Amino acid sequence: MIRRIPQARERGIPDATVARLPLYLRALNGLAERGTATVSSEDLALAAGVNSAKLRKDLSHLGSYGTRGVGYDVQYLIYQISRELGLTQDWAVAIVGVGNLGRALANYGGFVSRGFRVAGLLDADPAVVGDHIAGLTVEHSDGLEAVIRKRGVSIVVIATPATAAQQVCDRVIAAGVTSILNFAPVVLTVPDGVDVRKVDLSIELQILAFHEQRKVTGGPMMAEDWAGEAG
Amino acid sequence: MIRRIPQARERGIPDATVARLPLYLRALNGLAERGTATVSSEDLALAAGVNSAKLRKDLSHLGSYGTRGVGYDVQYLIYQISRELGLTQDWAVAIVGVGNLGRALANYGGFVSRGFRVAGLLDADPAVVGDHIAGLTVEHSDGLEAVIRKRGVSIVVIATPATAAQQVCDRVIAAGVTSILNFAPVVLTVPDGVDVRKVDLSIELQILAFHEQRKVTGGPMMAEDWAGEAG
DNA sequence: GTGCCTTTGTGAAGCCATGCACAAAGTCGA
DNA sequence: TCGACTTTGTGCATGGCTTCACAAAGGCAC
Repeated sequence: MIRRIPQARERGIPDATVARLPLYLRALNGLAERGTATVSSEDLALAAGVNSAKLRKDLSHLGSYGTRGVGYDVQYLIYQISRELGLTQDWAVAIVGVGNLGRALANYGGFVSRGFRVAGLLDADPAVVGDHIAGLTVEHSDGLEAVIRKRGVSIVVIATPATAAQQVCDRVIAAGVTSILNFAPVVLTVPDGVDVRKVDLSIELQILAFHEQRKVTGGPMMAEDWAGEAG
Repeated sequence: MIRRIPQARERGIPDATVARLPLYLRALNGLAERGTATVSSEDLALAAGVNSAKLRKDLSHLGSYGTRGVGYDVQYLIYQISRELGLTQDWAVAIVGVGNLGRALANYGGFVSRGFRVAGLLDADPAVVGDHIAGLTVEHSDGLEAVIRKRGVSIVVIATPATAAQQVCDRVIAAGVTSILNFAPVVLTVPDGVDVRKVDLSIELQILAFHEQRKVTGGPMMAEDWAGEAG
């Protein structure tokens, strides 16, 4: 008998909400740094760049952490969101592929401050192996499985060339990893139960180019549009 | 009198579709490299990692470029999507902030191959100014407005620390730029008519952590879930 | 204590996106 | 020329997300 089980959301938090929680967390940290104790949904929504009703509905999925008439306690909300996202624990991350992007990621401060610890840097190129980056020594990717197992790596970042990505992906999955962040410009094929998220730096630029082109050649104020509406 | 004009989509291409066009383009380029002449929606959808019905509906927004019974001509579709995205023209891009990430972006091959030309690298740090990266010389960000105007920069990439991002943003907008790609972990405030897209490297990791935590502490096969369903 | 004021949490409605399923359209072999 | 087969393009139903609008809930002043 097969049951339909809502994947990865036993408490039913919508994916769209999960994707925004980090945004709220960042805004809250900013408020906390400035010593703000409580914040209304209106103000927090402004800081996070979203609609306040959406913010309230998002937070309501986590529980009733606000006080009517007052707002949300900044510190308490930071803790609750962090806990929900799993950031109160320490995540060991391995970065495979130490090119320009891999180096940038290794040095990126946003990881460490959010419970992510870079536990390994690996590359297939002997010329790179041995380099010291962000306090770590680059290791040869032959030892990928050993690094994953010995250091409890649960999330792998793939920053290799496109040609190597699928192979690396297969190996880390075989080694037990089920969460992959892919920067290589390819679609990775993975079995069920493995989460892949991808970031393609050029896609965002292409989307911008689309809108920019529209502005130039056929923006809202162009004569043809009005003609089109009239006809 | 104010009219509600559907922003930036005179031909009504949904944002969700626009966001996937670069994906199709990448898959098509892969097919073209292997010498494939035509491709069915089924095969292309597989290569792009989407549903074939969705692919067909997306492409139908551009026009009727397929042949029933045969499929899509790879080269022709590459051209049509490129044209739609505005990639048949040359876009001058300036990168502000030449830290690790800025360097990685400057060297990223995915830009040049898609009609994006890095026309300027700028940084406020005198220690970085003068460095040679990817065939360019890093200039001081004092000259930001001049670079934008003289070199016809229409898209600016912000890769500065969070504290400097809004100021840079304001300046490039004042200089006439209306398309911004923001890597700084901060919500930029911009006037109407300016497009901002953001990439936050740590957000994706946090989303992965959320799902990873669910797998470990409360995955679909855990006893508590069944108890919960029974109770 | 009481009543006013602020702000949350949420029902309800509308909108957009997804995916099925099929008719229309075109190819290809005979 | 014709018929069978393949594949596109799309109407339609479904589901999820967003947004509005408001009742419920709590604080605060007096």
